[in-house]
Amino acid sequence: MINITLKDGSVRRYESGTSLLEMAFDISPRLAKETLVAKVNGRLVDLNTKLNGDAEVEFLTFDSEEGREAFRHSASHVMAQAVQRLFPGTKLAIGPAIADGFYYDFDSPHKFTPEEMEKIETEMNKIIKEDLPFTRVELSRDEALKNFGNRQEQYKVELVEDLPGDVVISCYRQGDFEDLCAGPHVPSTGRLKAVKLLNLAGAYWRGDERNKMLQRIYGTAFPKKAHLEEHLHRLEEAKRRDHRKLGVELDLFSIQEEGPGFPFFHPKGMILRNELLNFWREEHKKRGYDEISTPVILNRVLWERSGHWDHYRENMYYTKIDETDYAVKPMNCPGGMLVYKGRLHSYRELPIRMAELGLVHRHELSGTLHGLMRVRCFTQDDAHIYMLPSQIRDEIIGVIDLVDYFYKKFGFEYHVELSTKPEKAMGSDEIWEQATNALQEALESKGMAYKINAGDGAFYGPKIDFHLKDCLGRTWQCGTIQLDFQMPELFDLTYVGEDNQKHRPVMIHRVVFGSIERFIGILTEHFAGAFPAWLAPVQVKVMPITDRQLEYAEKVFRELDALGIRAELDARNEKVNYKIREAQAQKIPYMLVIGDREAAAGTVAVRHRGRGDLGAVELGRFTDEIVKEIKDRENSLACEH
RNA sequence: GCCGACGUGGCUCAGGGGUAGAGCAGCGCACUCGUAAUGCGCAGGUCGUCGGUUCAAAUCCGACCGUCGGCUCCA
Repeated sequence: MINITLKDGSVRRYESGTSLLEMAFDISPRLAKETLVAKVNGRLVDLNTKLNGDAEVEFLTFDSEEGREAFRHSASHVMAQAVQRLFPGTKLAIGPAIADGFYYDFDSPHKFTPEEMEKIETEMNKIIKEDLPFTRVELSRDEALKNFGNRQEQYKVELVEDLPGDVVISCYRQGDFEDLCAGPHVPSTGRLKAVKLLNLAGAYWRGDERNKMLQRIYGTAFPKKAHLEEHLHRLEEAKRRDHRKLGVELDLFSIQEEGPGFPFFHPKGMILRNELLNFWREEHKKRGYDEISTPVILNRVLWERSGHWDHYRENMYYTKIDETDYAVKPMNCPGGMLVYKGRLHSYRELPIRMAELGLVHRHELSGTLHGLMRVRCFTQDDAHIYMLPSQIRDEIIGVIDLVDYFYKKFGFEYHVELSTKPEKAMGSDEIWEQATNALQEALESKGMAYKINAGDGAFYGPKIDFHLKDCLGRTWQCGTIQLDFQMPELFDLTYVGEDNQKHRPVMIHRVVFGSIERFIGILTEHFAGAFPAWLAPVQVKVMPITDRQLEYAEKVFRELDALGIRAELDARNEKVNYKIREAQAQKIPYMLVIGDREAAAGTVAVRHRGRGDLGAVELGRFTDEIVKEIKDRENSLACEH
């Protein structure tokens, strides 16, 4: 007999050789039905694993991350099986579980069409109905190579060849399908219940553009049909929050064929943008930043000196002025350096925090453009901090705190990554290590969780990146802090120290919003267009019910306007219902309905876009409250619209 | 840039070899109305661009441009 300790600490005794699934069934038939994989002494395994000794066991259902992953991963195997049944000769690349589903990359002479996704789905449902057990087979490297070689699965052969020497090589079979896989998997295909294939895309083998482009099919899977429906419904909802759609509906911005990736901001978008910048300027002034502005076009010599000419060439735009080469700035730093160099600096001045709302242009690949999120020109809320080596830690922490303050203000959740030295980099390994350590120490002293993003630093230094989510859960880098020992060297930046000698300052590049454009995109999706009053392009809509109240409504409007409230008067000869509907669609925070009663009493009937009819109040009371709400930059809830 | 799909009035979409259709928005008229669409009328499109096939192309074919979903890249 063996002793099995469960998650709750209870101990059960089973005969040696009992499988996990049998144990789950013994605990409760329902658990046996819902559990997908198990953790034995902390290691993930299949449920048909038989135990021969004492162990700590945790059963994992779809509610756990590991359970979901095994579930979706199993679905990807079923999809691969379906594809190979329907399209013999299709080669398998990789097929992992991802955040909300799974994908599989295929290499096939046949080009899959969207219509065929349904066929594949039907075949998958057949396989699910067949309820084929997933069985694990461990094999030696040679056996694995021979096996996949015989099946002409060259991608699998390549994967096996690259596996480290000490790893156990395993395959999973269901029916006549076999795939190289570490596992674990759910017990059988019948567990999958609800699968849906979502889209079709190209993807390079191993993510390298020099490799062959494969065909990737994305899908998702749930243990219950209702959950799948719910998920698909959520995706539909998310589309309604898409900033590209809301950008048109709310008339914030547009992108024209004449300038792909170069957004146009409309009057309402500019109000939003300027409010963000007002907030930004106030907060930066408080924190000791000065603001500068540097030119968009600068001489080639500058870009050669900064390293951009060598390391960033393919992302830049060029022009000639009087037979001399110039480039459009892709970054603000070189211009900023020139301002610093303009005069001598004493150690007493440091740190110098020099901010710039700089418009940069970058040649991004056409296929990557995406609304305001990825564009070819954008405004960075940049700043360069020049400092003594002894000030590095505090300055980095100061920026981390600033970013945190900004994101919390809008109610954003974010995650942090530390990006290290890329292949194409300037400077010695020692300097990179020193800079990377400084960033790491700052993160650790703040107790922040972060993920290492190896090889993703800027060419001149490592960086801390702050990532925000869009409506579909895709993440976008916004804030970043980059520690740079290169530029001060290249530009021969100095300060005069206590010893009256020249010394090299260290510098930080940092942005908080990242790109104003991208931030507005994220903000739009976060609030689903229902911006808090301080950001809303129109804050109040005044709507007389008939033209009898027009005179009083105009008076109300003038009063709001005089207080600096962004108000509009809807004097059109339309029903209130119609006016309200339109104002709601425009997500205007406050509507003031003005009828005979209000005109007589000097009140306004307040309707809030999220809270509905709030009843009549004295005009003065309403203005006092909204003025305070705007001044304090109060955040309404994102769910309100 | 690469793979795939798509491109019809301001927006959402129908049509699909014989020279364009709806709803919403816009404009005009009537209705004077109490918390998400009043009715009637009018106007608006060389069907992304260029080329080809055809007696005839929005429709079929090709190239290009743009958009969307990914890959790659990045704020």
